[in-house]
Amino acid sequence: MKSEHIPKATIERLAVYLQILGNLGRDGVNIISSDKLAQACKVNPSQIRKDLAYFGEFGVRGVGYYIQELITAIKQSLGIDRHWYCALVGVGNLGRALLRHNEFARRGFIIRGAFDCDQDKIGKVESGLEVICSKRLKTKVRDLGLEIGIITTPPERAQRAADYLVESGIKGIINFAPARIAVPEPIPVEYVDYFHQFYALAFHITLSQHRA
Amino acid sequence: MKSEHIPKATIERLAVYLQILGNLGRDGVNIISSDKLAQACKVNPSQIRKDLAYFGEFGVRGVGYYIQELITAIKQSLGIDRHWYCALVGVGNLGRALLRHNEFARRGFIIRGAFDCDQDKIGKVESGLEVICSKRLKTKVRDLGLEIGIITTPPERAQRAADYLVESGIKGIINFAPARIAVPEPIPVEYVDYFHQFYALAFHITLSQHRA
DNA sequence: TTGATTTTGTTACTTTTTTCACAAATCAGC
DNA sequence: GCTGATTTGTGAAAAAAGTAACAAAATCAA
Ligand SMILES: NC(=O)c1ccc[n+]([C@@H]2O[C@H](COP(=O)([O-])OP(=O)(O)OC[C@H]3O[C@@H](n4cnc5c(N)ncnc54)[C@H](O)[C@@H]3O)[C@@H](O)[C@H]2O)c1
Ligand SMILES: NC(=O)c1ccc[n+]([C@@H]2O[C@H](COP(=O)([O-])OP(=O)(O)OC[C@H]3O[C@@H](n4cnc5c(N)ncnc54)[C@H](O)[C@@H]3O)[C@@H](O)[C@H]2O)c1
Repeated sequence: MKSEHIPKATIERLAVYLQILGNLGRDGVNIISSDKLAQACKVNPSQIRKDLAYFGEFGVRGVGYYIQELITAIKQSLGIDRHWYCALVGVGNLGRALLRHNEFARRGFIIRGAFDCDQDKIGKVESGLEVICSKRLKTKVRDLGLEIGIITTPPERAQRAADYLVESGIKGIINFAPARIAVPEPIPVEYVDYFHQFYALAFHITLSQHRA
Repeated sequence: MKSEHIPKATIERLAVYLQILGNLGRDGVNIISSDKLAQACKVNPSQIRKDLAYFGEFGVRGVGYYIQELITAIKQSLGIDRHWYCALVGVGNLGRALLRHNEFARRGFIIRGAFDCDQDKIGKVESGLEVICSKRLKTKVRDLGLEIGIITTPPERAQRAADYLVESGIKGIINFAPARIAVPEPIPVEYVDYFHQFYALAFHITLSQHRA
């Protein structure tokens, strides 16, 4: 099919499929039908086939999907069949935790530059990376080939961090600070805030209690 | 309006509105129109009015919304105008980080029980909480009035942790482990995995590069 | 080789969500 | 207290997303 616009929800589901396929693969399963996968993901089987159809034909009729092939196909579709070099801005509690979290490298997101504006932090080494003055972002983004910016500053500094990143020629931003940021049109921004999930949970619990 | 079913997307947006209204409120703004708020959130103004209409009438025609009142109204709608006592299961790197993160209490999610199955960890004190054997979840959930379970075990243990929590009478679960869990029908589960956002970002960057 | 069986890919249909458009409400100025 | 300028709340229209249904492809038993 290979269509133009792809729903945001499809991208989210592809990430879920990937997670479940990974677990199945590790359990030694080789082939799965859209029906079985749908059960595991709690979605409609047509939904899975349609989501995949946006990117190509990955299954075998009458058989199903070869799990390893499908994983490869989804990774390719999402653009995670490669490494992404990242710049982390704001080496505080959260920043340090992320720098230490090996899962990033394992999944292909390699934090190759750590930046802060605090003189006390600049020059210190954290998880093998020297903390660099955020004023020097531009040179480093170019020299190290950084493409993704990770913002872990306090919320009131997030916009400034974003401005630095954009000016440096970064291609996309993940913002962990609980503040919206404004960036020029073509640069995508994703927000990470797990309180959203806590709110959603509180809402659902309250709702079901209200019904009872 | 006060309608029955509320879109998942609406709940997500309410969390965003709340964030932005909070920042505006701190900046000393008292009143805002759906148009202005929409600009700040990058959504359609009708969208905001409709989202709010699911829960009631909170604005004043010809004037706009009183920020403090609107914040209160949204918190009430989401069910976060109160405290929620939480059980954290799995006191490892992430678990400890969450226990130390004051923001939880500040937002009304109070982690009141920390559980682990590792004998070496049980009995130790972490952020003022004694780590308790997960076998004792049932008693503690009842005695401490815990309503939300937070899973921070390795992925292969997430299902077991979920089973314990469900059996203990927990009302909802937040799962930080990258694995889907199965729970009986009425219990809501929310998943936290920031790699989904990294995947989405990689996808969007790849897409825009492909177009260029 | 044929026919029965399975399961995909895709089109047609249904439902949900978003956007538009405007009457109803509010307020400031005269 | 009326007039004009705003801005909400909501029903109707449009767009998008999700589901169902089925032809096309693959496999396997006979
Ligand atoms: N700590 C957590 O567990 C946690 C969890 C979720 C979200 N967050 C969010 O992540 C952000 C960071 O939290 P934290 O606890 O690490 O805070 P922190 O104060 O420990 O760290 C912030 C760091 O950012 C640096 N900084 C400030 N302005 C900067 C700038 N313009 N350029 C570069 N660096 C700058 C500071 O020097 C500091 O080192 C906050 O927005 C917080 O709300 C934190
Ligand atoms: N470390 C991070 O920054 C990070 C970030 C995002 C997600 N995660 C996810 O969070 C989870 C925990 O990560 P971590 O780094 O803290 O791992 P960890 O190994 O440090 O901690 C896991 C803890 O869970 C306990 N545990 C195991 N089975 C249990 C059970 N059945 N009941 C109660 N406790 C049990 C273990 O004893 C251990 O203390 C993992 O699934 C990981 O993928 C971690």
